[in-house]
Amino acid sequence: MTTKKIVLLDGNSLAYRAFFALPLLTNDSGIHTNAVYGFTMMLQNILADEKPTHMLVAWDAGKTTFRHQTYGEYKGGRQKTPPELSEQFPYLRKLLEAFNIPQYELDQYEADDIIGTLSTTGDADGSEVIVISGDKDLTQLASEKTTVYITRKGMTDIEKYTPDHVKEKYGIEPQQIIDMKGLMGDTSDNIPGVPGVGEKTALKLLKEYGSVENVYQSIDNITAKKLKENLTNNEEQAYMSKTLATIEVKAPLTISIDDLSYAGPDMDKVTSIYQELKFKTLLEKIAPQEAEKPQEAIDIQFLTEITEADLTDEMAIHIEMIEDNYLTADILGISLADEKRTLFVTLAVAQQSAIFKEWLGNPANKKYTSDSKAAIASLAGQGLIAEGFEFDLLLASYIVNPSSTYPDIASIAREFGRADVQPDEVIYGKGAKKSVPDEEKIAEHASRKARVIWDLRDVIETKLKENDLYDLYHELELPLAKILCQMEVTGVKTDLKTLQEIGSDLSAKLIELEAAIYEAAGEKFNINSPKQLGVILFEKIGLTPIKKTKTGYSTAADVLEKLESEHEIIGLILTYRQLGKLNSTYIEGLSKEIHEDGKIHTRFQQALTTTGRLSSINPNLQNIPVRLEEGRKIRAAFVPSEPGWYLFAADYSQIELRVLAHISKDEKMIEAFRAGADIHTKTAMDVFGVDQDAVTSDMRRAAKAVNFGIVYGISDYGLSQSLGITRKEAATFIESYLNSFPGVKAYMEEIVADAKLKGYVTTLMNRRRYLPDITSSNFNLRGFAERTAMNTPIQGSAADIIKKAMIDMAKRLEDEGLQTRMLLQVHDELIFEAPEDEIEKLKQIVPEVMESAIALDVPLKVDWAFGLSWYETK
DNA sequence: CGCTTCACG
DNA sequence: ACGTACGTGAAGCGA
Repeated sequence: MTTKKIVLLDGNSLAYRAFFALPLLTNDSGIHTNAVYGFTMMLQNILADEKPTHMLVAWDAGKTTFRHQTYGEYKGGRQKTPPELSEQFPYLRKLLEAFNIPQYELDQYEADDIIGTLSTTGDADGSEVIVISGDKDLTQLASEKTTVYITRKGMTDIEKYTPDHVKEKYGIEPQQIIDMKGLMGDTSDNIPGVPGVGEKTALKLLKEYGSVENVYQSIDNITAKKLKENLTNNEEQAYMSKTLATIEVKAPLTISIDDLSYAGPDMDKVTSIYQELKFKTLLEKIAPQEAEKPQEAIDIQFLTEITEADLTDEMAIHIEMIEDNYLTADILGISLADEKRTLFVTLAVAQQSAIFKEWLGNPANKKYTSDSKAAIASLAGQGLIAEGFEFDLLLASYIVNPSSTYPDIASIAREFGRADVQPDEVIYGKGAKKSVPDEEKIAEHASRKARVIWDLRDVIETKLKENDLYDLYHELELPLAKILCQMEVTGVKTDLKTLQEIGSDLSAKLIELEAAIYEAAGEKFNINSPKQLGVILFEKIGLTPIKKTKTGYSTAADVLEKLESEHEIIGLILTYRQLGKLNSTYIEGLSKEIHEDGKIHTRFQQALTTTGRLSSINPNLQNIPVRLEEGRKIRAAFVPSEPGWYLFAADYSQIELRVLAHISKDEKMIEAFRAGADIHTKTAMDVFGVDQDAVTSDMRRAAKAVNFGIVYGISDYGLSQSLGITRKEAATFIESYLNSFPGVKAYMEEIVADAKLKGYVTTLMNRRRYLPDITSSNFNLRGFAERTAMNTPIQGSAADIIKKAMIDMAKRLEDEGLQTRMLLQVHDELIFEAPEDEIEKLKQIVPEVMESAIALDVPLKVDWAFGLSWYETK
């Protein structure tokens, strides 16, 4: 038996969604393509996942519909379709024709009504129906046989509304969606609803009375005075709103389900449209080999012996590895390129060549590479010393735009217009299929990389100079790469025994807690599964769910803390989670990362964060516990690598607020830092208008939270969450803060305005971050971009400063001839290991160097400590 | 492989 | 009305 599978798409809604979800892409010919692209991506996924037998894209027809006879203002006040979107509709229609997907529109009806009519018919026939839209109104069509897919951000992300899911999400049946709209209205369609009734009230009323009609029949039972008044005065409007929101399921269609049969696309036509629109990734999906024009052959010299003539004082060099952890990966070969030649040598040939080793170690020979840190570290692992890296493609492209992250050289090259390097995944495969190909293939791949590095250097350096970014790149990031390399290669000695002792202690406690939790719950379950835990807490025990996630009840710590007094199990779970985290991530996780030399070698990602910070991976040594004592003990396992040595830690005090004081030029804040005041206490004095002696610990705590909020780009909601107060109270706090610090207030306003004007913000050292969403009409995106505009200059400048300090520090250690080694950077602190007899010197030079990394309008302050383990440096 | 949770600054 | 604090990485679950 064959059942039909009918997919019905809401064309206009999906095009709008795609348009606003994706950045305004233009192809080479200047045509905007984002809506077509997003629509197509979604379509491809649906075709692949659902394999429909019948399909239709329904469009809205013209301006007026039968709903306008009911209410002239229906969809009134809507902004005109942006021209950048309008111009994309013809392409969408053409594309759908190429896919052989039927399209339909009907005068006086909206796409919803076409879909509603067909889904109802299909449903009655026993067919499986999928409705796809960006508009949640369509969830009213959900039924046993009909599922409604609503796209979420990014288009390919989809939320599936079955009747159960509607019920779970809203607590009502799909048919009641129209009652909900009747009561709350819909601003986007200009449906009025009942004033003063929003989603919450509407749902409450419906849970009690079931429908708009029943609400009015029982109107006398409603006690809330204002609500009753609003309902009574707007009865007609409520009924009308419900009618407007109701999708017509008996539209006079001139097509039937049989007209929708779908047999697959006309690939030739699809390909030609993709080519016209320059959809490269989509083209590759269809025909990987045809996607690109055949690659031009590259002439490679495969050297078995290196002569002086092969090497010059200016060359691109690339170290090819299949694994991304260059600290442990094997080197598959080395490629070199200059203006004329492209060379490839195996590791063995390189290692045996005195000529090559001399060339490599001589800094006068300028080397251009991608990821100099990886190059230096991997070569050092093979006993090859490399000096003189003058260009780093990875860092340069990151500085041009830190928001674009690249998985490999191919994608960087592509960004700058070069398509002649294949992605690593294509050469090596991925997942289980990943393997080393024959040497010829490696040689070609590596050589193409060296070639593109050579060719792009000039292009990218020019771009850096144009944007005033060259200094940041060349004087800060490039020298830092070498220092980070040294830190990674040095590693941190980690005492496995200490970890194991803490681990067995934790394990014992976890077993006890586990038993106590099962006892309290009355059954065994997986405590680590939020899903199972949610069932136990909120269904079996019957606690009140405070927050929901996409997938169910939230069981996050802040939620559980609010329930702690309700049931003994909560406290046990919180402790279990805390200790479980320590055990799995830190004890077990870190133990696995200890190398044969007894050390952990993290890698610092220098071209990743959007703000300019570093990140640490494999393992992450920037998030070792410190806030709670149980976790802090983990730090006892990190020790000096030589007998008689110490760990020495130094951190910037309040660096972000000092940066804020400087860039905002707020006089009060500058004054406070110059006077050496406790900034949170000072903030409390100003915000609450009291003397220092009258500042209570609660006031200081609140002031501290506001200071954090300010740094993050404050919102009343965020502050209310962190302080556990109402939004209104939070808003009052913020207002009195900004009145106390007018310079800060002005800065926040100016930076957002400036970002809107220029499209980006910068840090003290000119690091740039582009914020395309800052002019978005989407409230969320814009709000996020605005907060980012406020935060990035602060977080990013602090990152600039500590990077500069690291460079100065490395130089100082060298100049002073000290043995001290820099080991770690944790955003505002530096960790060193040092022989005992250098500690006195460090006490003096570390704060001196760090504090003078940059001159601000306020002093920088550094605190330090030393001890026999990281735990003791407090 | 996405989601949730939680560790850090 | 909208639904958020900024920046990260790792582990475990469950489709």
